[in-house]
Amino acid sequence: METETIVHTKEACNASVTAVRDALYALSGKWKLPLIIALTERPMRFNEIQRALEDITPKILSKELRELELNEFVERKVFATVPVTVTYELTPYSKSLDNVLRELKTWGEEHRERIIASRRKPVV
Amino acid sequence: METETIVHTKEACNASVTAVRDALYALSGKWKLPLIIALTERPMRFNEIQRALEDITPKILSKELRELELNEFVERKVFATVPVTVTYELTPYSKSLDNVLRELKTWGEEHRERIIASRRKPVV
DNA sequence: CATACTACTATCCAAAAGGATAGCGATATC
DNA sequence: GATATCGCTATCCTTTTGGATAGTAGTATG
Repeated sequence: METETIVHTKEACNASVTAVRDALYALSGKWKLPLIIALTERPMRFNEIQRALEDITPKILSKELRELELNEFVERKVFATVPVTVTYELTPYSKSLDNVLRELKTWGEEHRERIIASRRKPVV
Repeated sequence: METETIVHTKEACNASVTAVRDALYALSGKWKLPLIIALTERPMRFNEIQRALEDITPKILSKELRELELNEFVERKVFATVPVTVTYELTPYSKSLDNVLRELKTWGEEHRERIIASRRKPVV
């Protein structure tokens, strides 16, 4: 194994930080993940989502859905029924999150185990 | 290609959300990434880090370092010099973040391009 | 004896994120 | 005509996060 030669220019580092932060930001907030998972099963209407995610208030739900829409993870469709119905569904692009989410999930699981284990047997 | 059959039991989904959230949490906050990158080059002392990350206040720096320590990304070493010096350095375990960070960075870069592009040519 | 350096902590404050509660316009049902 | 359903928005409030500023103990230097 050879040591990688990595150039840590200030610019390259800042760019990395920005990219990672952009990614983290797209997934941040209390409800984005639950929302994405809920919509993974099927498209849902506004009130339907609200009932599924028991504790979310309409204001927050509305805001989170708008952000998911801006990031093109979710498409909002309005139907001229009476009363009007609106559905939210995951876009094909939302699949691009799969790799990231899988890595995060794997790492999160392993990390949790490690931290819990290291609290059981503290430093001697 | 066949459609994957994924079981979305409530428990499995909650476990996923928790794992991903744990991972996101470990990287969250304004300074964790810059700190990790700064320490990637070499171990540093407290005041040294503060000078490197120009705008961070000692209170915040202290808090962020403590969190990185709890997550075992950073090791704190105290030297009985005069005056006492304390260094912070990345642990081998911090390398476990590499995959996650690489995925986040790649996705973040592509996502930024996509969103900027789609704002240039809005829906017709 | 004042000042500076080390690594911080303490107190107070501002901004951001999240939430509770109420209400709106349109229509349908009782 | 009161009530309900739909998809929200408006207003106010709390919690969390981040920050500004000052100060601490111990030692050394001018």
